[in-house]
Amino acid sequence: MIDLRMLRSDPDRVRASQVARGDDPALVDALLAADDERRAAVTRADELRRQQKEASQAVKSASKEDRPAVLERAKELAAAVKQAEAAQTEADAALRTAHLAVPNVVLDGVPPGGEQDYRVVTYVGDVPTYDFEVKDHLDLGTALGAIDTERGAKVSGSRFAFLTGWGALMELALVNLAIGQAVEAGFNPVIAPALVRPEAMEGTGFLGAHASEVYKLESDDLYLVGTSEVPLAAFHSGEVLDELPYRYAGFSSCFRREAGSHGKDTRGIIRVHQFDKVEMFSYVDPSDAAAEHERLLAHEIAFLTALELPFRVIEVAAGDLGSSAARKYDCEAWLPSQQRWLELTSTSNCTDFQARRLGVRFRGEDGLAPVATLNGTLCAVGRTIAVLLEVHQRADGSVHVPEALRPWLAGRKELLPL
RNA sequence: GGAGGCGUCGCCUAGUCCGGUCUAUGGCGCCGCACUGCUAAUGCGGUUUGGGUCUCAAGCCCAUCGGGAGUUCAAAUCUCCCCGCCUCCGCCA
Repeated sequence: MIDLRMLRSDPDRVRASQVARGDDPALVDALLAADDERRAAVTRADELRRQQKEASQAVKSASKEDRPAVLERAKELAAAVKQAEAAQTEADAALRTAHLAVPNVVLDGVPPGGEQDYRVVTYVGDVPTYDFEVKDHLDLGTALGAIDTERGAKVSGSRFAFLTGWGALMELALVNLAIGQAVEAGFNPVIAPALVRPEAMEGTGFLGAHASEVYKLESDDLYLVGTSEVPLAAFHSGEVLDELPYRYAGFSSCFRREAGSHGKDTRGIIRVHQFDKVEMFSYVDPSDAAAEHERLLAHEIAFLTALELPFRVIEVAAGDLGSSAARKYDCEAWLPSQQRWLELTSTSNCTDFQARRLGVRFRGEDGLAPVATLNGTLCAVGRTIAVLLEVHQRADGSVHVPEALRPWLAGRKELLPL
């Protein structure tokens, strides 16, 4: 939720943000109007409540003969209050709807436009060339006994896979490496619930545009999270934090319906319904948010570098940002089988937008204020395994193991086909 | 899943049976002031949160006793639903 005081004093800034996103700037004026109407309704109801309270108090001190008249007036006012409160409730709901419709205000310097209008920040490593015909991660993983999508489909359906043997060990290796790096950088490791209440899902903004992506357990009124950003952001909801910043590295399974992606990345484990992920999440003073964002990006870069993967960093354009994000960087690794860049990690600065909705505050100079929240992938396991297999493949079907992973893979320098 | 108990403005707590000076008591902590070589102690005052009004501030007003709905002129207090915690039983990795 955007700051309404800021909106009132500088609506043009919000309109410009909408234009950069390719969103409707009229939503801003609808929000301003809803805000005006709500305040008018509140003022009316407050005044009636005051009068009604006074009348009600007069009842008990009224003399016997005055009493019927006093009571009658109190009753009339009570009815008026009831009506005014109904109007206020309606105005509150209208404001909330209009408020939720306006996404976060993009930060200065974010490229305007849509998915194609990203800006390349940097390249790390060289795009590899192979003097043999490259295999894709599914062929490699099947040969290694690391990935089993056929049985995944048999047991659970399409877009499910088993990680077996070296595949399972690679997951544990990646998670250990990621958590170890995060802990060293000062993040508090967390194993988060993968099932959350509706408030947690709603508070993080995942029931808006992405509602159809989310699994719901109808009989228990719980949702399966698509990322541990959800439990980590809701972790401190409704709290007043001192001693900022708080930094967490959450490990959890992630579940996505992939409802709108029929036919896209159907092969292998690049896009599946269930995968595991290590996610960084920071609560910081809003004035530190930009610096924290660079730090999260640096941690992502360090992790991918340790995996000896070539990748690039892009800054995503305004129109491709989620509703909570004010700026976002993606790290995209080279996928040899498809000769293209594939998103492996992503980090968003949500400024105080998400914290306002979740009620996460700190004691600032002018009293309580929402904190800033930021999230960043450290390792999306399945996809990372896919890229590792492809990039580090050799002509004979063996796969080079990056040094950083060897401690958890029996010291192996390479994985051999069965 | 069954039975019972509990939830008060940072923490503890009075109040709930029997609705109205509850504008929520007291203690601890915290902040300010006074006193005092310093500290401590003591005294006085302040200390929930959100919203409205307002150029700002002050002031004033409204709401807030886990959440919601209801009864009533009036709800911390009565009724219903929900949430959470605790104890016992059942089941269980």
